[in-house]
Amino acid sequence: MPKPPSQPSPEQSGAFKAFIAEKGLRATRQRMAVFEAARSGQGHYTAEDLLKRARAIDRTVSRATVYRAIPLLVGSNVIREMDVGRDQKYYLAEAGSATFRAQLICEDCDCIVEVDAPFMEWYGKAVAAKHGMRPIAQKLQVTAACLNERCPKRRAPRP
Amino acid sequence: MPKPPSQPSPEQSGAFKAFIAEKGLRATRQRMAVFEAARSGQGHYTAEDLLKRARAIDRTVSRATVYRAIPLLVGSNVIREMDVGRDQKYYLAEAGSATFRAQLICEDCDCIVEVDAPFMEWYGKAVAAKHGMRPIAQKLQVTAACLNERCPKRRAPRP
DNA sequence: GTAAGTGCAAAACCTTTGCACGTCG
DNA sequence: CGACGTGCAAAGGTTTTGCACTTAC
Repeated sequence: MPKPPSQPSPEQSGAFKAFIAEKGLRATRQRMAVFEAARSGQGHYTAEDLLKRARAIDRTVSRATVYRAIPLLVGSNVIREMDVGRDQKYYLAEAGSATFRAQLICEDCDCIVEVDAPFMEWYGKAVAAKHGMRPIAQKLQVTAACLNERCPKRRAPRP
Repeated sequence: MPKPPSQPSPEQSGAFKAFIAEKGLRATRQRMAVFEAARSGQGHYTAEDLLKRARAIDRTVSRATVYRAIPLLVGSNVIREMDVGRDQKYYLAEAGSATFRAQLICEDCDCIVEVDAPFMEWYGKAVAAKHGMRPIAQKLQVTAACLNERCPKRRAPRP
């Protein structure tokens, strides 16, 4: 059992509160509901998923509030934002994990697998430096097709 | 002078015609105008840019036709589609160039630099294989900030 | 002649934003 | 009290689509 079911984790919650307080912002009920939904989310989820889960904690959370909270959650490293070229963005609870990961994106089902890719740090630095720039972020994505039934979370066979 | 100004290139045009004929499609005036605008485009351009350039060749080209032509141009390797996480997608004339390139994306101006990254082929294969998948495409992007005045195509200083 | 292609405008879609009303400190 | 935050609904902006008319072959 690699992961115990999400527990209150007052520690992370405190860190988030500190983050927003430091910016002169407020720890409102709705904001904390979105935070809790975000940090306890499993796998890759969308803004809409996040809204649904936040509403399960606090009915009054609106879509606008979710979208307004996302930059705070990203900025405080509670979640990571993931644009894999689909319509919607995906989000992933940061379990304090490394930042240098690639995504293996299945074209058949909608699963995304995170893969460690530590060399990206070096690569980003090298490429940016060569052009007189400072690296901010790097993204490596491999799109792939399931080979019959072997996709980890296969959901729908190709039409 | 690394590149002569775009010439008719009946060769590539022929290849494109063959591609669409093979699919039972037709080489209409508008479609060929979009093709010509696409293959002769410099650098990274948007669908809107493409529309503008195609209209310069044939006034009657509509936005819908451009969007409907793009998948054909991508499918026939005339252009490459580039999603760098901004609102719009970018396109790049494929000068028969290698497929394995990374993008260095400047956050200050809107320039994108293509960088060879041949190892992506190997990496994609290895990662996909490890998960029992077949690689289809790989994408590596480095977001970076200009270090004062040194961005290759710097356009607007940070506000 | 007929199936494919086109322009137009409306639709779709996620995300952002303006505004008047809450509410946290 | 006075910002900051919220919900609602409308706006935003790119890309897609339905429809009736054209056109390539």
